[in-house]
Amino acid sequence: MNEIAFDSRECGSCPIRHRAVCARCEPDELDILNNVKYYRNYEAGQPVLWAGDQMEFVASVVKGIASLSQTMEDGRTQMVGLLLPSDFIGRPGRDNAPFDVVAVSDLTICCFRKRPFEELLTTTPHIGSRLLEMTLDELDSAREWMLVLGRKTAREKIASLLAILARRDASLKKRPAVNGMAFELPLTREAMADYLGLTLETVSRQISALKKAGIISLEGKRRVVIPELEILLAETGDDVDGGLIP
Amino acid sequence: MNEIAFDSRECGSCPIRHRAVCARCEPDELDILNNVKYYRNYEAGQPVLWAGDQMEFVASVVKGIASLSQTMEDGRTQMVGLLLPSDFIGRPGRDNAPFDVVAVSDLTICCFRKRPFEELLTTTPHIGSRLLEMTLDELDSAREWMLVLGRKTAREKIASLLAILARRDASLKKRPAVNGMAFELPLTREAMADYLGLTLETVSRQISALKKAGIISLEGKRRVVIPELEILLAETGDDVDGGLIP
DNA sequence: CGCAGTTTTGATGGACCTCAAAGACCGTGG
DNA sequence: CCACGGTCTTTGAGGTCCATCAAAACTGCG
Repeated sequence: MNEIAFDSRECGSCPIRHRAVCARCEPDELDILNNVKYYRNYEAGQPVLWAGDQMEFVASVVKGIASLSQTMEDGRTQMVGLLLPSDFIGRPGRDNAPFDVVAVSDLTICCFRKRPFEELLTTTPHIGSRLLEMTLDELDSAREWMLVLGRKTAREKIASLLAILARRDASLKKRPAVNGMAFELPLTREAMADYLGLTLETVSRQISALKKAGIISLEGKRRVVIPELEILLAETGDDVDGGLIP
Repeated sequence: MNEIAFDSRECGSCPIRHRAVCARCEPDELDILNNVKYYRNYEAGQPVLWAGDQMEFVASVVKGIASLSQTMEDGRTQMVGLLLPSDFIGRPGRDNAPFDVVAVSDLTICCFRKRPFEELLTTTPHIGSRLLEMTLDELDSAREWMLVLGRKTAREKIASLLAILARRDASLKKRPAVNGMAFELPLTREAMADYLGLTLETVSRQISALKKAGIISLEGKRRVVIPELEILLAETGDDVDGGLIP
């Protein structure tokens, strides 16, 4: 891993400044964070942490995607979270990682040494309150995903994943999700299968089926086009107007 | 619902005092909570909140069990959390409930009006830090459950649920989980199915199978006996020594 | 007893998994 | 330039686990 790219970045110009754990910090609080922060870079496929590892840092995803996953002895694995820019890695108050963290794409994270960060939590309320809010959001997302895993058909699972990625892509680019929109699909079939609780063959078949039905189309292998968003959403099985804040 | 039972309880004698959101409060902070708290009781089966409802309160489960669940238009439902004594209901900073909350057994909750509670969060750090810790724990549990939903077989799912209930029962009674232990099974087959992402018939069949294999036995319809804990745990598919803190 | 709710058991079918092989994509090196 | 291997993806054939539909057995209660 090269450790250079982001090293000289000022918090003020950080792309995730407005959404990350530091979002509510005052300038003086930011200065403190600045003193304990450092960047790390990982290539696609590299592990960041194994379950059980000592964690000497907590971190924010700055760029790229990481996965949080669990593996059983016989090799069955389940992804339990997708970490996108501004998402938080690690947990104050616990020393070892509960899950594997792997860089899905090339990845840059902004690390804080754990002890200083934990002290900041007790001294600067703005970090604690933002972290609580982010954790509550993560919990809601995890629970929504439980419905996908427990009750949806393979086709609905694929549609749900594409809908989520489409929404996140739109929100990252700060433009609304519209008909005809396109986005990069940053996951292999296997990673999608691990996220959805399916096999990679089933994922492939269902994507082919959605393509054949005209609900999506692919540009190259990694770019998805959604001609009519409503039609994709109908395939998710969800209430059309239900719940999620975009 | 009768609103009497717990009304005169002092926080000092509260059975969940040491584990709930108020666990770290100093006596003066507890006084403040005391002023905005009130108890509610529900009978088994009664709804506490519907998804989308305005929440005028947050609460702690004092006694009994509640479920957190989601239902699709066609009736498929997935339980996304089991709320046991000391667990927290609601989330500061959001006005409407994201999921249905239903009393599974007879239920008593300790409510705090939402606005005063949110103010306490900003003024007394002991509540915020405890809530953050509880939320992080909930998030870990939710993610562990995602492995169950996404990757485990029906038999492993049942064994996992029984193992969890056994552990929680042991920790509630403050004695270790041992061979020969017994506990109440507070869920109907249908509720178990909704938690596990199965049908009630499959749940029934797998319980019969575990019984036939001598891995569990039932006393009456609601009491489960576990002759050898190790053997049950082996059926969960998990690493025997893996992760969980009891 | 008789009824409603819950649980068990049986028979059947289908959605998804497993195993297998061929095809597409991409970088490397002759 | 094309051949070559590696990785990822697609497609096919067959089998299995669990859902579905159906009915009987059990439980508790007026």
